[in-house]
This record gives sequence, C-alpha cells and structure tokens, in this order.
Amino acid sequence: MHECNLKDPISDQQCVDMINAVGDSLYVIGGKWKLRIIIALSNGKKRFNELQKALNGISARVLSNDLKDLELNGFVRRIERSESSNLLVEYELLEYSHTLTNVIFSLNEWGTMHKKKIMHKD
Amino acid sequence: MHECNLKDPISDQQCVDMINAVGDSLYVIGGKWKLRIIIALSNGKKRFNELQKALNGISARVLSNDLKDLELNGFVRRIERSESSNLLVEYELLEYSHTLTNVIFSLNEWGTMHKKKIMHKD
DNA sequence: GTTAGCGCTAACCTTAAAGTAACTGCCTGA
DNA sequence: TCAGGCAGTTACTTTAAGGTTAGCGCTAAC
Repeated sequence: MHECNLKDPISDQQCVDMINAVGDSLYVIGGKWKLRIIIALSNGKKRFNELQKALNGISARVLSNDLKDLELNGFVRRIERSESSNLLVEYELLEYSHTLTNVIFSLNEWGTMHKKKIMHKD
Repeated sequence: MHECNLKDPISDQQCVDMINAVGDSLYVIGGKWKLRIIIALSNGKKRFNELQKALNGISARVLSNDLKDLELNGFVRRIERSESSNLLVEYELLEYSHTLTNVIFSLNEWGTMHKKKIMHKD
C-alpha cells in the first residue's frame, strides 16, 4: 500500500481517478455480505450451512446468490465431493481473494476504532 | 496498518470480530456516494454545486442527505459565509476523515488493479 | 415410514437507497 | 424586470438489495 495520506494535496485528475476506482471497487465487493463471506472463509473452507451459521443473519437466498457472484468473479470455488454417495459441498477461497487483504484489514481496523470511539462518547 | 494476510490462519473468534467490525464500517461509510464525497473534498473545500459537478451523477437530493449524514458523523463541516450579503456555503473535511485514509487508498488500489485485470481478460 | 439434515431454489414481499422533476428564497447582473 | 446561479427542499417514483416462506431431491438415522 502507498504511504499516502488524505491530507496530501492531489491533482484534480488524480481525484477523479480515485473516485472512479473506489466506485469500481464498491461495484464488485460492495453490498452487505460479500466481504463478510470472504472473511468467513478465510479460516478454512466451509459448507453452505456452516457459512450461514457463521454469518449470523444471512438468508439462504442471499448467501446462494452472493456465492455464485463471488465464484463468477474468481474469489471463491465451489467444491463438490460425493463421498459415500452423499452430497458434500464446500466453499473455498481462491488466490484472488488475497488481493483484498488490505481492503479487508483496513475496514476491520477502521470499524473497530470507530466503534470504540462511538461507545466512549456516551 | 497491520502486516496481516488473509492467508494467515485466524481463530474463530477473531474471524467473528472481523466480520462484525467490517459490518460496522459498511454501516457508516457504505453506500454509493459517502466515500466518494470525502474523496472529492480531499483536495480542498468545495461548494455544493462544485461537489455535484465533481461527483458526476449524484443528485442534489442524495448529495444533500449524504452531506448531512457525514456532518453528523464528524467527517465534514459545513461553513456558511455571508460575504457581501451573499450566501456562500462550503464543505470541508474534518480531521476524522483522515482516519479513512487506509480504507480509501486500499479501495482505490484494489479498484484500479481489478479494472486492469478485467480489461486484459477480453 | 416418518423425521431430520443438507444444499439449495422459486415465488413472493418489504425496505431502503437512489433517481427525477419541480419548485423555493435569495442574490446578481444584463 | 427578467433570466440565471446558488443551495438546497419536497413529493413522488424506480430500482435493487435483501428478507420470508415454502418446498424439492437426496440421504441417513430412528
């Protein structure tokens, strides 16, 4: 990550580029659940129902849709094993998810900091 | 920012904490325009109409609502000057916006990288 | 043979975010 | 005095994201 700061002056063009790039990010990984699904998979592959439990509140419909979307975009892989003639499906992170490390960790850090600040305000 | 990686193993509790913290972040700065408004203000204060032009596509209604929200959360300040008996309003970033530096820069970097990748795929 | 779990899907509904269009009050400059 | 800009607001509509409920095909356990 660059050693940049919002305080540093920036050209108008850089500013426009940044607005667009952030917009592109939000388009792909925005929404309530996408990043959370990726985080939930970061400590190992999980089955559909395990994921649903780990995410606490997501509906099967949304989880299913988002997983398909994440698969399409190369973040996640669906693995189907048919051991003992029984269906077993697992979801696993792909390499491309690791490119989101900085995004996820900065959002994690900021959310943690902000919550602390909000709570000490009262 | 921590030198962490999504590849590193993480405990279940850390994973839950992270899911929640990222959720908290998205709750405050999620949405289509909030971060973009902050970026647009990062190279100097702007007036309402200047902002609207800089953001290319935002409606006055949404800009007005989001600015109020950003003000409430301490990211932005509304300055009203009455020079020459003429109303002049400017919006300016507050210190607290600078805590978003890492978030914004990582989203900028990722969005740029991702777009490049998508475009070279075709 | 009924119940329960898994991995979904379909149909439907609700809500919230965002967009549209029109308009207001105030001022300035032609 | 009339057009036009600024800084919005209001009322209404659209869209899309997400939630709810029910159920399917399969298997295994009771």
